[in-house]
Amino acid sequence: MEDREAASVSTQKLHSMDSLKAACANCNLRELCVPGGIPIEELVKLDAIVAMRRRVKRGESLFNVGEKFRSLYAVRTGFFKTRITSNDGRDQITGFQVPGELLGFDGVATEHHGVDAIALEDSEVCILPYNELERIARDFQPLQHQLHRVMSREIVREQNVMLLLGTMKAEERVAAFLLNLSERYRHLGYAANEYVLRMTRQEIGSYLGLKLETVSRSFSKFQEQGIIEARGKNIKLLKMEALRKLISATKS
Amino acid sequence: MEDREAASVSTQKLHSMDSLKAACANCNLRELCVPGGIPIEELVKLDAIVAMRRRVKRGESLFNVGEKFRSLYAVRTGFFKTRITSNDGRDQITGFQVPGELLGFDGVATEHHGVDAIALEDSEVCILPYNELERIARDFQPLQHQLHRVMSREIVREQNVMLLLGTMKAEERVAAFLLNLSERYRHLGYAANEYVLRMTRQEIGSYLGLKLETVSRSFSKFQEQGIIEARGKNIKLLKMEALRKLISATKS
DNA sequence: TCGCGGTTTTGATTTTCATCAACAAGTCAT
DNA sequence: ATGACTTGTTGATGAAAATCAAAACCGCGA
Repeated sequence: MEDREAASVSTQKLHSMDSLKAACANCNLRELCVPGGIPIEELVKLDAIVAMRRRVKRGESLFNVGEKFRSLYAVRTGFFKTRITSNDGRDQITGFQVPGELLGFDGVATEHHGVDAIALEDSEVCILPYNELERIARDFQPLQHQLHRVMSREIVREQNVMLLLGTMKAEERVAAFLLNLSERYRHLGYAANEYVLRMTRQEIGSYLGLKLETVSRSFSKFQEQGIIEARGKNIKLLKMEALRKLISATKS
Repeated sequence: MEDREAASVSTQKLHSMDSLKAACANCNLRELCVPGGIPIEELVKLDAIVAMRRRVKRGESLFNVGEKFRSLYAVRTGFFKTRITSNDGRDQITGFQVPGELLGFDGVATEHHGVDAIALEDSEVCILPYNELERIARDFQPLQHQLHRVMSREIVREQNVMLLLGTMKAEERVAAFLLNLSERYRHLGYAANEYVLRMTRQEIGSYLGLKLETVSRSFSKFQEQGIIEARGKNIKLLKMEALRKLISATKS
């Protein structure tokens, strides 16, 4: 449990195309995982420490609660969920991560991961060893600043989830969820109004603080209203404006 | 709105004992706002940039949504709440801050504050100009690392609030809230089983995703059960173990 | 292709909490 | 100290979502 990183890198390398050399300078996700104007020569330095990639199969975890924190991860391809678990066995999905997004910031505080990160489809991540990241960030302020920005962005994101969980009704939450996914796919260059869900209704419910039946009913209702088309995991947003209106409902 | 900092520092100085020179090296909260082993000579550098303190009266805000982000703030004395507001006027309290805690990380991402920070009693904060903080953190890794740890801690805290909001029933939330405050007061050296609430039932409710009546009813019920004594804002925790048990209820 | 396990939908019922309302208790300013 | 206003308590009722249950659907491996 304490040393999954080293173990998986060495063992998996033998089996699959695991642990490829990364190359930030060429990565087409660069603007997402390391946005801002970082010049090419500094990206080369980043390459030097972003030593490895790692593949994670669907259903497997990238890291688990309690594991020693060593690295951040940038999702290259695939889809992840992060899940927090309490002493007494409650759990809650705290986020879904798409390509270009960073994982693992929860581990910095305690040096141990506070959530599980689980692949919802076969995925690949870049491994960013944290000590080295801090070291080169020290010599190069823009990277340091960027690191802070990304952490801050995560704080802001979570605050917005708190707002959702604390103040929104079931259908509003579901609408917000669909629009949020849409926005993120759009940002990745995919269609904003049509996508395939990678997670189950149960997982959506866990993220939104709802039961799976409630999520399903919301989908059905939106469908009846002609706002979306939902056949299983295939989602089409037919009236995005209607979805937006649902969120900003008559709520003082 | 854009330049509250400069304005308040210069104007308030004339009136009150505002804007005192800070002194991290002597501050008895040092272990809280800058824990870890930062040697005294580096604290002097920190002093050099932690130029000012600022007083905020009860009900006034330290900063507001949309204001330009310039500084982090360390609570020296008093009590704050942070509040996020959505487009359509929903709002939610995202946290309460006691002495030794840092405020303002939400502003790093966008360079503008994403929440309001409002004093719930007359308070005093140290102003930590962010640019300078980044600059000296660069020359001194332990400080940089500490900064990361504090941000990460905030991420973890918010994840736990998400868990609370997503999975707990009303009384469980209230119990968790009381215990959390207790723990934080204890950490400050105050009694863990007896304290005065600084916020209203409405504000507690907002934080917990509940209505004020529900909070009030939970208090009353705990009181009937002899678990707490609540007379207005004065709280005594009579059976902490019972409170803990309430949280880890029979929930698969 | 068939059948199986997991997922999703839909319905009926129950639980929880919000809402509405009235009053009590505190707090503040004068 | 007094009155006005805010905050808190408690009760009655209603709305929203959870729970329980059954059936339909889907994807996958034998």
